[in-house]
Amino acid sequence: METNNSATIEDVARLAGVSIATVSRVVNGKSPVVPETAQRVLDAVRALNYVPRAAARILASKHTNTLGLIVPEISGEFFAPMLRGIEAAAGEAGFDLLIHTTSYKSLETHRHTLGEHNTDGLLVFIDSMELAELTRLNSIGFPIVFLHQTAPAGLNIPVVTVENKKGAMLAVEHLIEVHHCRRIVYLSGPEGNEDSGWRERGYRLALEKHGIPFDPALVLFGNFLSKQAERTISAVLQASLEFDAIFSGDDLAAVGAMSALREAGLRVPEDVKMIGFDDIPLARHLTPPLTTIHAPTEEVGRMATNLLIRLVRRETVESEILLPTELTIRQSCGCRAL
Amino acid sequence: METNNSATIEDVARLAGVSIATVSRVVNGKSPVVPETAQRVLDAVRALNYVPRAAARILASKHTNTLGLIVPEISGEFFAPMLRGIEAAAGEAGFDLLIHTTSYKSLETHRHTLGEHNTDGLLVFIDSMELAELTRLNSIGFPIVFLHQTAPAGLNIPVVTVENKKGAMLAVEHLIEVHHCRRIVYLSGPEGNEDSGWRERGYRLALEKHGIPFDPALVLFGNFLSKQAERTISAVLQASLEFDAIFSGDDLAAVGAMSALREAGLRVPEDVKMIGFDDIPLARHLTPPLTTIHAPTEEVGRMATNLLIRLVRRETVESEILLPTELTIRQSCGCRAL
DNA sequence: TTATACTATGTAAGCGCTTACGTAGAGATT
DNA sequence: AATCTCTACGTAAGCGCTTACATAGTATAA
Repeated sequence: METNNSATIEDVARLAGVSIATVSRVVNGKSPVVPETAQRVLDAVRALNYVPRAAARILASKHTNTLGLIVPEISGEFFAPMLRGIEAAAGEAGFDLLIHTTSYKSLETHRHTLGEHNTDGLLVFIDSMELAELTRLNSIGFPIVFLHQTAPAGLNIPVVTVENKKGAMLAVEHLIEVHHCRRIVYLSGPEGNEDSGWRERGYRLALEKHGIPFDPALVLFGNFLSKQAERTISAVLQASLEFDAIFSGDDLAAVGAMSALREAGLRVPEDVKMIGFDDIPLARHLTPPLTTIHAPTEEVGRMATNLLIRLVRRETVESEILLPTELTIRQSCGCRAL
Repeated sequence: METNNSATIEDVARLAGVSIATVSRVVNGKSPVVPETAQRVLDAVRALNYVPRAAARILASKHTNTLGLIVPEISGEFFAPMLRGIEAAAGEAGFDLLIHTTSYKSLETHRHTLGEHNTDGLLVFIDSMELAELTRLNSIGFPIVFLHQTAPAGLNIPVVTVENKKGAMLAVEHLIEVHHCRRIVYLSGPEGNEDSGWRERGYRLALEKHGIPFDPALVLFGNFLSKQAERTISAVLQASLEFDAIFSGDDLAAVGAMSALREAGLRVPEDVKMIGFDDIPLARHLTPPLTTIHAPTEEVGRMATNLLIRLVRRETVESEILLPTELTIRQSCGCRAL
């Protein structure tokens, strides 16, 4: 937008009969200004509908007051709450949010769209940034916080994520202890996904703890996607794989798996018990209502943002924050409704 | 971030042995530069890892290359696809996206966070902006596009939305013609919501067309929310309201309604037929899979963004775009699976 | 050859702020 | 009353770009 028509700091200064420095001071609430003067300035600001040009501010002050968020793709169910948390925390602290998704472009063309030149700090979600760029930013001390993924070796970047392993153990132990399941499928996330890795570790640990041998054939590919999970479960059903329960790496995959089960004439939880992970809003509305590991996703967004802001302010911060997960019992695991 | 360490256009100019103007020209690909010179500049850019400071650019050129998006709240299921469309379209055209939600602040404190001083144009979703500010922006010719809501009288702001009325008619007629329903509940959205208004009009029209008298008692409050819909349906079930079908103003409410029905021991579709609106990704995974009106939400985001960009470029644009909705038959209406 | 028209590049004036520094005047100190 | 402090405010120097304008150099036309 051509902004040459709207009021600048100079117009305000003229109308209020002060210098532009004073206007700046009043607007930013810094250094003392006599109340009467301040009031005159404020009146002028209102009269002229003055809004400081962000660009001029940034250029002069050298900080952007903007946080960047890089995500591979905005996939609704899971990401929306996190985004809500991020947006809220950023907004409350007076920061703007610049969002970039890497889905429709290669990482390469994305190299420099977000960085020290247009943001004060970056929130980076899973695999959405090149290591070289990350290393460069980290080396110049640019504030970065990772979401749901620990930093590559050598980089000093804090992470905010959830207790994946503990959550998974909770789920699998519930299946074993309460429902006496022995052959439990683990529906994994995308190849190399860290959340999924930890959840699988929790799964294995729980089996081990109860003396159930780990069977690799029971680890299936769900890709954190309803569609993929549905396809996978259909396929193994076809191949008559035997199992009495499914622990799904995330709720969406659980949804897909339940569709496949229903399609095959199997009932949840009578024939197959099911537990998910994340606790998306719709989980309780599924049929049967989905027992799942509740993950405080919105809180992850908030925490990460607050952490980043502290980093921007050059405060020291913890290098890892693990938010608690808990078992939310509904009916898909075989428990009765409350 | 203090950016005083990283390279500026001057460093590049010095290294390449040209003036900063030439660097600017090469970087922006404007006005002709001899290939050899250009190459020298490009080499210098690469060597110094030069990235133009956005703020300086904006200040000098007077446009921000940024689009603003104002939404009341980022509610996952429905909004995520739209956001994906917006992000994609903006990204492809080389625009950044600045997002503001109005949920956690009053509209008043939000007055000037997004506007002509930091964006080239604004995407405004339902009721998320004060009329006064809207009027001011419109009067100075600032580009704005509305999503799912027509502009207030007197303002010349284009809208992108979907064929609500037609979609609703499709749904209700299907219920009447194919499944012989006569007492169809309409589960409305939030008070004053335009989408819901049109959907209700479509509902009434369909009834009228088939000679079914309109019964105000059948218009229930769903608020486009699972929880509210669940509560409402529970309540009317308690009060033994009679109905043989529910046309829900959106899928989330349909989900809640189905929970309430199940809770009351009623089966869908045997006892109550159900059709939703929007076709959220989970619709097909519900039990039974939800028959719904498919709305091209992502496409709405894309279209609106492209429209806005054309507005930013001072091209003329259509004042209203209505994207087609269509009936997606699954099983909740009583049709058999395909 | 000389005038004419481009073309590629340089020069410099801002864009609208923030902020280090300077200064006048009021109050405190002697 | 003279000196010293502080405080409130003004002055002015950039921040790193874009772009109108100027200019040197080259190609074209006469």
